[in-house]
This record gives sequence, structure tokens and C-alpha cells, in this order.
Amino acid sequence: MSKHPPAVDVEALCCSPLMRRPLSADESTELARMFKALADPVRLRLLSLVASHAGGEACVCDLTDAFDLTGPTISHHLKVLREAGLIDGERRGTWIYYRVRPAALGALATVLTASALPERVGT
Amino acid sequence: MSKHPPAVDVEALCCSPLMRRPLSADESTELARMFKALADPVRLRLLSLVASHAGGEACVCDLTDAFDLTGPTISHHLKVLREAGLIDGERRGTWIYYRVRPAALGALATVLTASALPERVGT
DNA sequence: AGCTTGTTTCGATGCCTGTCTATGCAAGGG
DNA sequence: CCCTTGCATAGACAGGCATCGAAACAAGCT
Repeated sequence: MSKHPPAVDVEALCCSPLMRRPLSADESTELARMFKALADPVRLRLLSLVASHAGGEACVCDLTDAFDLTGPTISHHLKVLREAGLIDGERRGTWIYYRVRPAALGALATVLTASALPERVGT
Repeated sequence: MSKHPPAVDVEALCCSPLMRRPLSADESTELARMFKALADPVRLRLLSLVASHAGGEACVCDLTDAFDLTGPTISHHLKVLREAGLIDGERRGTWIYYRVRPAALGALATVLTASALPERVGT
């Protein structure tokens, strides 16, 4: 498992909240890639299982029982999350332990955050 | 255009940050639906154009020139955003003006936000 | 009523994606 | 070396989705 995860240009993302100015085509493509990784119920549940697991990490063996899916499907989903830069994996013997990358999630959260604009009254 | 937009259970979402406990199947389905609406570059750019437009709103006529796409495609994307509860539309004469729903985006941001957990050193 | 402008909906189409089975790779032990 | 366990990859397939052109709907004007 690589010590150099997929490049997530966190700095660029954290300074481009989508509510302040139009996103460029490049920014929107990169953000869409990350949101797409989150746009599946199984992947969201995998992410939350990993993040909330004891020690902040979980091996694949901790994850598969929570789903009525085969191992290859779980592997595929973990790969999508990993390639989107949302999780990292580390091999320990036979097992692979995954961790969430909080900075990547935080960057997405920042992009979605308005400057405390209230929702329009009466909408 | 309905005064009662699609129900976004904002309260339920805001209290279920995915990093603190495993998401339920229902929660993950609802979140995935919203993230899926954001998982397209055109829709992200539409959202940012609407949000950053003067007055915090934009009519479809303000949006279509920014894309090399047909009107029906823009309408389709706006519909996806609307049905995901991320924007609202209001008809004014011939025109329809769209606004972002900050509370919905804020709820997503909150879900993604960890309690300031630093990224693991050395990952 | 007809006409114009703005927007949405419908249906077709090519591309994308979640899931499975089969297979391959990695690590550990004898 | 072989065997076992754990996990990832490859390929097929059915369902989903972005896009278009055609059609329909909404609003305003004469």
C-alpha cells in the first residue's frame, strides 16, 4: 500500500467554496469525483464504519460482515474511496487496515459551507 | 413552483456525522442521494453559479450561456438538484429563478465534519 | 385566439456503474 | 515448495444516467 495516497489538492479545494464564486471546470471535475465516491450508500456506510471503528481504523475483515455483499464488491468500493483520496490503506500481514483521511472530508465540508447565509425566509 | 420543497430531513442529518458512528442503511441512502446530486461537474457548476450570482439567485437564462449544453440538459440538471433538496425555484413571469438552500448544504458539511481529528501522522 | 419567449418533460441512445463469479496476488506457516 | 487465509483485480451483465432533439407547458402580449 503506497505511502503516497492519491493527490487531493486540499489547499485548492479549501479556498474555493462553491457559494462564493463560480467553480471552474477543473474544480468542478475534481469535486464531482470526490462526491461521486460518496454517492453510494454502501460506500458511505463503509466510510462511517472505518471512521467510527475502534482506533479510527478497520481492516476489511471488520467491514464485510456488515453487508450482504461479496468480498470483491467490498474491495471495489474501498478502491473507489481510496482512489478518491478519502481513505488510506495499510497492509499488516494478511490484513489491510483502512483509515479515513479527515483532511479530504474537511475540504469537502469547507467547500459546502456558506458564510453563514441563512436560508431565504418563506422559501 | 411549489412552496414546499422536497423534504430534506436536515435535523436528522445534522446529528449523524458519519465519523462518529456507523450510518444506518436509511441514513446512507438519503445522504447518497444528495451526494449523487453533487456528483456531476455540470451540477456543481450550476450550484456555484446560482449561489454566487447577484442577489443569491439566478434564472435559467443566466445559467445556460455558461455551458455548451442544450436547454433541456440544463433543465434536467436543475431538476436533479431541486429534487435532492439543494435548490429551490420560483417562477416570475416567463422566468424561473433558482436559489440554493444553504441549510441542506450545511447539513452535508456537518455530516462530513470530524471533531477536529488530525490526519494520522505518517500516513 | 395566435404568436413569442422561457422552461420543462419525454423518449431514445451511448456511456457509466454496482454486483457477481472466477481468478490472481500478498502474507504467513509448515 | 505447498497450503491457507485475506484481499484485490478482471470481465460480464443488468440497471442507471448525461445528453440530445422533439414535444409540451407556462407566461406575456396583441
